Amino acid sequence: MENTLSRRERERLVRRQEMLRAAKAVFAEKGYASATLDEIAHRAEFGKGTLYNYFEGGKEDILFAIFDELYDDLARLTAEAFSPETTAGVPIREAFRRYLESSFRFFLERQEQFMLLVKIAHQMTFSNDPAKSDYFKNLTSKIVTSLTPVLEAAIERGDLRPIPPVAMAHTIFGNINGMQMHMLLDCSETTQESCPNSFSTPGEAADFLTTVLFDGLVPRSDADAHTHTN
Amino acid sequence: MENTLSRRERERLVRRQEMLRAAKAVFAEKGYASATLDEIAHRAEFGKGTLYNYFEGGKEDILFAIFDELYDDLARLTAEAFSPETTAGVPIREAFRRYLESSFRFFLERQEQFMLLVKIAHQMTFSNDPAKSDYFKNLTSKIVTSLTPVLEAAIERGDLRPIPPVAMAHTIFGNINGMQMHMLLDCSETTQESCPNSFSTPGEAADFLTTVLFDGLVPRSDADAHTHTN
DNA sequence: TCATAAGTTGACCAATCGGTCATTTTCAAG
DNA sequence: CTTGAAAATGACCGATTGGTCAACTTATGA
Repeated sequence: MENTLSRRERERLVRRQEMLRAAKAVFAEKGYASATLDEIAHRAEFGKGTLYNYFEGGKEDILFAIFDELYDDLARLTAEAFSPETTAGVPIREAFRRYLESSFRFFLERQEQFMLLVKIAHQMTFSNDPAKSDYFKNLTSKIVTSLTPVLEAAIERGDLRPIPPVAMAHTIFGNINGMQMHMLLDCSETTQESCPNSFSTPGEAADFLTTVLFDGLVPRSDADAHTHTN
Repeated sequence: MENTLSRRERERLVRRQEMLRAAKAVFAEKGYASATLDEIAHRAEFGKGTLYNYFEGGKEDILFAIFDELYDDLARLTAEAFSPETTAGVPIREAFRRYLESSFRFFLERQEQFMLLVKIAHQMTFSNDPAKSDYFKNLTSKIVTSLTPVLEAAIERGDLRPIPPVAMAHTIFGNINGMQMHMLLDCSETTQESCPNSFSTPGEAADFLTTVLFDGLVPRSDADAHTHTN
């Protein structure tokens, strides 16, 4: 065998991915409520019952698997962007710019899934199931946690203003999220072919947000940098 | 009687409005697919059957009534913004700025309904019912038609570059739509309290879009203005 | 007061759909 | 080839819900 998984296990993963692929397409087209398990199963070329061998919790389990995969990929992207080998000899500002650019690129690739997430999360705020709201809190917490140590180290080095890393992470992700919504909705539903009054590429968006974040987050003098003894 | 409607007719309109009010709330909270007629009827304090006295086509009829009202109000806003008494002695650029500002204000007031529209329209593009796609085409056509004569007159006067008014109207509404999406989604779902990297007021957004549109649409020299003999 | 019309209602029906499970199929091992 | 476990399947069930309608209430006006 070429890796640690048996053929059975590998095939299971492939089939599971095939089901997720079909589910993403149907959810994107119909929305969660109007998507049917029959259509998902049909597109994945399986019987409906087979879905339950791979997603015990049924429809909702499939949805959450999509969100889990999305956030796992995003957390991995963050970890790689700030890994020692990636950032060796790179200034913090440039490392951030690259990270933001790859985040925006990732977001564009996964537009439909983020749209789904926004809509579902919005509806969950109206429902009173604590398990659901906890789930969504954990999603964002997963990402914030992946960024916090990076910020902490940068603050320690004096590269960033000494404010609580978690608050800083939330601010950063809030801004990323806002920019992503800009880029996503500006170009998707309008009748015109181009987006003259918006950032059209991940690179432009990253440049802009880097400027905004660092003008506000970077210490203005060396005196500030010495107060990192919190 | 104080107007041309009988008391019966007036009461009918009031009840209908009450039903629409409830429906807007439920659609905004649950989304179209998950909203139930029972809940709408309950919130409007009517029996479910009564809804069918006011909306013969049932659930879908209620949805389309909401969209119709939205676009009627928007068309009225456009007509008033460019009526002779409003624009008397006002330069075209300023008239446009005011119009854009009131559009953005209107959009902010009706956020949920525009969100609903975006989502439903998106889903309709996947369905193959020509009646539905025609309906949505007519909505935008209604608005474009309300703006076209204004543009035509301005072109005739040489105030605007002589390009086809319908194309110009589409460009303008595309830009408005894009900006509206910016403002809507930037501030609603993020975890932060303010929107530092966006236009936060209708006035700011109007200023920006006025500049963008007029830098591109206004003739650059008097020679251009003389070519309005298309 | 009574008759007619207008308006309201919620029990009911039919269709849809998430979820279940007994049956069938697949396939690796012996 | 046999066997048994794993996997796949779709008919079926129950719950939900959009839509219907016969019964009922209210308003009108002679």
